[in-house]
Amino acid sequence: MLKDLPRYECLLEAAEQHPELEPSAIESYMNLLRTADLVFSEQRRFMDRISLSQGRFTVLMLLNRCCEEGGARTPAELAEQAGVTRATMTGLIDTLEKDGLVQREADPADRRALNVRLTPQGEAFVNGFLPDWFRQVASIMAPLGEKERKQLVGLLQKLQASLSGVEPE
Amino acid sequence: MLKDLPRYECLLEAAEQHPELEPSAIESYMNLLRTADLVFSEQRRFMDRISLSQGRFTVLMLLNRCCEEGGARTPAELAEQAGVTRATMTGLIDTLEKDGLVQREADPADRRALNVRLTPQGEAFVNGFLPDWFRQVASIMAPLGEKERKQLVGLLQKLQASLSGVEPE
DNA sequence: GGCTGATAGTTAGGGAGCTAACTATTTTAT
DNA sequence: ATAAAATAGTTAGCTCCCTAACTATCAGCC
Repeated sequence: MLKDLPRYECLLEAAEQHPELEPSAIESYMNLLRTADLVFSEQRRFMDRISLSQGRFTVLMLLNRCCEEGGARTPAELAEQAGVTRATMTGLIDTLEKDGLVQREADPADRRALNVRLTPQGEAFVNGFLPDWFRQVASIMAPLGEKERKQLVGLLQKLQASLSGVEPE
Repeated sequence: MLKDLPRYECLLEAAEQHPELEPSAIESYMNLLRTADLVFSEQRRFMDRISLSQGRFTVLMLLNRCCEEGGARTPAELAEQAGVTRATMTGLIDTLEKDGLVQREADPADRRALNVRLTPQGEAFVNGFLPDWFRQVASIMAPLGEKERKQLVGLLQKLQASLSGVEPE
């Protein structure tokens, strides 16, 4: 989004002409997007380093999901949980399979369906980068103490709650 | 990113195997990205309604920048401030110009340079959607009171500060 | 049993942004 | 004064993700 945010004084000034403009709303909105963008850039730098796109990274994380059971999933479930379309998931699995990190298996019960699972190489690969990723996340969040993190999560969840109950427009 | 976040219990469990994993860091990290993603989806829905992409929207906002002076900018400045490459800016200006919203003008002092400015139609267009956009932002941020917004901005800026001072790695 | 409609996955084509390479100017240094 | 380096903008080709249309299979109903 906007890389350099408007100064607050400008917002105040603009608010005089626009009664709909709430300076504090714009300010927090912009800061939220800006921060997320910075965080996301770091995330992308991390993924570049291990030659993964956002989508591939997410698929590997989902397939590795610690507390989940077997570790096999259908493309449709993966797409749903990764927040991409099934068409996109096809492509993601294609390249991950080509790289030998995951494999497709026919579902014996439903001949339309597939199961995707990490190969041993895929598992090794994920376990190879996970500690680094955890460290990166910890380092990004390092400026905030435990209490501040809880505070942040609380504020964000308020926003999420109102956003996921999609407004009828 | 991950559309459904891991539950906190899972993080705690995983942290047992991975000493680098700070559950509260992952939790706040995920919530930040997730919230931004939701906000961004709303933003995109808004822009879809007025047939603008993120980039085009940003360019128009920059050219309209309330408290700035003349309202003419070079593509390079726009690219810098919009956070895209100059190559991307070329394309954005192309389509905006094709739609009659902006125009390129030769710079008399430097024959390499151009100035981009809103056409009267462009200005009218921006002023047409601005109030709606202000209302949308206000509605998204409505769950937070003034004090909470300040709190949020404060927390986000702490993160920004440490993120923009790019870590030498 | 055999349509009708839903569902799983894929393919084809498009939009947005990126990098790298290119042209035309301007600036700097010799 | 001129050769070298820097800068403004553009073009070409890539990746990622999307939507829409398609194939194959399954489920429900007559």
